[in-house]
Amino acid sequence: MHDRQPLAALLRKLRQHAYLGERDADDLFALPVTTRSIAAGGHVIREGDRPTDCAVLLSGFTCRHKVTQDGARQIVAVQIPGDLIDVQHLYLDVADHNVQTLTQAEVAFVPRTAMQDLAARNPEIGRAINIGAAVEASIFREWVVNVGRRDGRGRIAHLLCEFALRMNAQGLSDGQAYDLPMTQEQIGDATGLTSVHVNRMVRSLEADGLITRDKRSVRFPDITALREVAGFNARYLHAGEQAISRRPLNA
Amino acid sequence: MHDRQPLAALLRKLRQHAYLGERDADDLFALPVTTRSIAAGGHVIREGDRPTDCAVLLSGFTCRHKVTQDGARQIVAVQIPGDLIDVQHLYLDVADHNVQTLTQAEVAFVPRTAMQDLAARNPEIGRAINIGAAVEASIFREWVVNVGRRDGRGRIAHLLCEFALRMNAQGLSDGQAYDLPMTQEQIGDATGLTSVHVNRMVRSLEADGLITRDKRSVRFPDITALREVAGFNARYLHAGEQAISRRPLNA
DNA sequence: CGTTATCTTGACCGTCGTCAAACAGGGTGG
DNA sequence: CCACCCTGTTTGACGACGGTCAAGATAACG
Repeated sequence: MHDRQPLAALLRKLRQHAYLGERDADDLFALPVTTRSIAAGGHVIREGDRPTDCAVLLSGFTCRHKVTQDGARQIVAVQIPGDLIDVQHLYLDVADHNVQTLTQAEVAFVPRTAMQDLAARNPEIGRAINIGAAVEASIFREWVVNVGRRDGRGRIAHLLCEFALRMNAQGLSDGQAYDLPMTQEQIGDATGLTSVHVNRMVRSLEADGLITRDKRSVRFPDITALREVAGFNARYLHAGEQAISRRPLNA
Repeated sequence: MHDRQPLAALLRKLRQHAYLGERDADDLFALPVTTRSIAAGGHVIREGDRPTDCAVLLSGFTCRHKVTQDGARQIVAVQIPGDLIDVQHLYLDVADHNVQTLTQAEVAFVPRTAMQDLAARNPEIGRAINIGAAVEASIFREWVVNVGRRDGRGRIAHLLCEFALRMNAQGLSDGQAYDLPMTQEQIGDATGLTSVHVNRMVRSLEADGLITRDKRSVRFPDITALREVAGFNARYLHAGEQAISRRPLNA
């Protein structure tokens, strides 16, 4: 019903973690929004910026990354449609990392103060935002584990499993396949590997029948086997746990 | 003046990011607190728990860690006195990782609901807590970079630099030295290395005059050189930035 | 249809893991 | 006070996972 609303994807995302009714949706859609289309590789936030707006990804894909002193890049998160690109700037003044588009993307900008006011005025939305931030922090922790303690195959398999679940939760995948918006070099930047080694491992996963590829689309005939290779445990995504516990309170 | 209060360390920590006056301090100290002393290696939170309390570290050191399917451990964060051990449980129902003491430690437990109520009742304290959570998320991002893109020497040097600043901010170090509460194996678990390789790198740092050691105490004669090796940029700690921007508003 | 980005493959090498053993320190108990 | 143990540190030999360099094959794109 709200699908024509620019922030419909954000509503869907927030509803993964809190129960938001029609009135909450109206509050959300009343936010002043500026939508911008950004080409692949474009910058949304640069380290050192003092953002005045809060960005929401509407379509396409973006990533957070940092560049070390000697020029190596590490992607620390990937956003899918509906994700709040800078929750942290509701609380922090200076950007500590970059956000860049992986594909052509639509990004909505909401003034920081408007978002802060809404969170204060509507506690359930404020809660939903904070839960989203807590879940993202949990994903960061899992990424530390991923690059710190899994081998190349496992890291890539884990990344694929995480996307599968997150895309699914946003209705962007049927659970069997999805379009992976990343080059092998970018996968390397996300897993702490080089593009050469990513290629070796991807081909190895493919040779073992754990994934099949067609252009940028990835398919997993046996997600259970892939999870096994990844050592994947979905708990860290906290899918749905809050939506259930809160629903009775204000439905 | 409040040094006899159990939560004095928390107040000091929150004041790093927000301006809190005497009334805010009184609100904080009015929280119902149970203090427990826990031996080194004791568990504070286990993955899968549904915590009813919010833990605050008063003295000693704790760490967050996860264990992979094949038994490898990855430490994803270390807490120093004043740190909120489970901010995330203000928003999430199930613990997605473990928290364990590194040393003998004093931990204060505040009922989750009491903490939530305080945050709602006193927005400045709520803000301070959320800023603290945002800074911790920023630290997680930097840790992903650390294990993903730095070599062994750099990872350990970076860890040492981070502690130096954080300990300093809490008044636990003079900026020249501090007691490192971790064994080399634990340093390995935090940096994604083995204890053997940690030893090699620590000795290498020592041989190059970047650090000196005496038991568990670490001293850095030339912090600038150490930062250079670490590729350390303190921005991600967001030290003081909010305290300054907010002070005029309600001082 | 040329140009560029991305993928793929091979050869070689270094960082770091593995395995194993020796060593130092601190605590306990006889 | 010393023997004993346990934990943590240190060192060496060896091997492997993954990095580096370089070239060729494909695919994307204007």
